[in-house]
Amino acid sequence: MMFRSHVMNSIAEIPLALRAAYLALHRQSDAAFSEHGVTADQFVLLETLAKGEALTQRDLALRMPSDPSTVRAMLVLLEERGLVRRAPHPTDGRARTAALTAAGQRTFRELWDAGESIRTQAVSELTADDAKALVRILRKVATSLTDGDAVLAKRKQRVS
Amino acid sequence: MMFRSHVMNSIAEIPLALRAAYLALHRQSDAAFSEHGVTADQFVLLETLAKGEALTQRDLALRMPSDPSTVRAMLVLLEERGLVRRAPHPTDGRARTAALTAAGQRTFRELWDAGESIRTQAVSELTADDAKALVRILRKVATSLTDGDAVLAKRKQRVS
DNA sequence: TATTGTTATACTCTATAACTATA
DNA sequence: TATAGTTATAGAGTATAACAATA
Repeated sequence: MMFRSHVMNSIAEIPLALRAAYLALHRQSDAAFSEHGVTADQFVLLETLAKGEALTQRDLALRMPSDPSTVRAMLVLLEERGLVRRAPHPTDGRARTAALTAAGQRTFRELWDAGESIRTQAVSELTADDAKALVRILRKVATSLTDGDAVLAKRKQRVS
Repeated sequence: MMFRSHVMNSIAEIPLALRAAYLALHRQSDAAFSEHGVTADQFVLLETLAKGEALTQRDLALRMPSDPSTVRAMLVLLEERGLVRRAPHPTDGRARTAALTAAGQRTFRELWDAGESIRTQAVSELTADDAKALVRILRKVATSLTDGDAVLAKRKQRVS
């Protein structure tokens, strides 16, 4: 099997390497955030809100990235905990904006600080160049995989 | 907020970049494998079995990496579908080994081929050096984050 | 007509804790 | 005593499809 060859192709190794690194990060984050009662994915939502101003749920879903119905379920959980507030969109009657409450901002800052040791640990064996290269390459990978949807959709359109 | 500074620290960007790339890969994989009725995570399990010989559930959990009870739930699903077979361990009466059935091997090869276009797409904007660097750096990140558990456990032990 | 959000629904993965059997 | 696996249980995220309200 090509796969078990000794001349291992690095391309073939990317998926599992990516998965292992992400899951390690995710689990460390879940553990670190659990005392605040927030999951790693909820942290990502809070971080996205902390970066942008009040976003519509649709924008939030696009940036996380996640599914709108998933984002809604997460928002409901976070709203119950008082970390997030939703309000009608000022001009678009269909839309609702989501934003951090004061408590949400405070919690986010605590979580960001709690995550600092994880980020430090993640790069502990990396040079500064490695860290920069990692972000650059990951961005390209994500873009290529995401843009592929558009390419395929276009191809599908052309066929039909 | 440090976070919104224009001199963005690449270390701070790693978690979200890693997440975005992984989720893009995960979703593409789920979509590609769905016609075979297999999830991206189940594919990882099959791949792990395809690489090693019959593994105990514990070893499988360690390598994926995942939780033993999660692995068991996945194995039950895959066993029902006839892709995996469990058998008593030859020498350890507590343990059970898991291995691909003939159908599982066939399905795995089909899935591997179906995944080829995803891997190609993932690296479409990368040089060969980028791909090699990515795997190297991701491995370091995963190791640093995983070994941290041991470090923390040791520190905890020392304290108590 | 298309878009935003909601709702209902279902499934997978995840993980803890208590338990049995074996080492 | 420690380890391998099972079971029960719970929760979170994921995503689809049908729907209402609005653009």
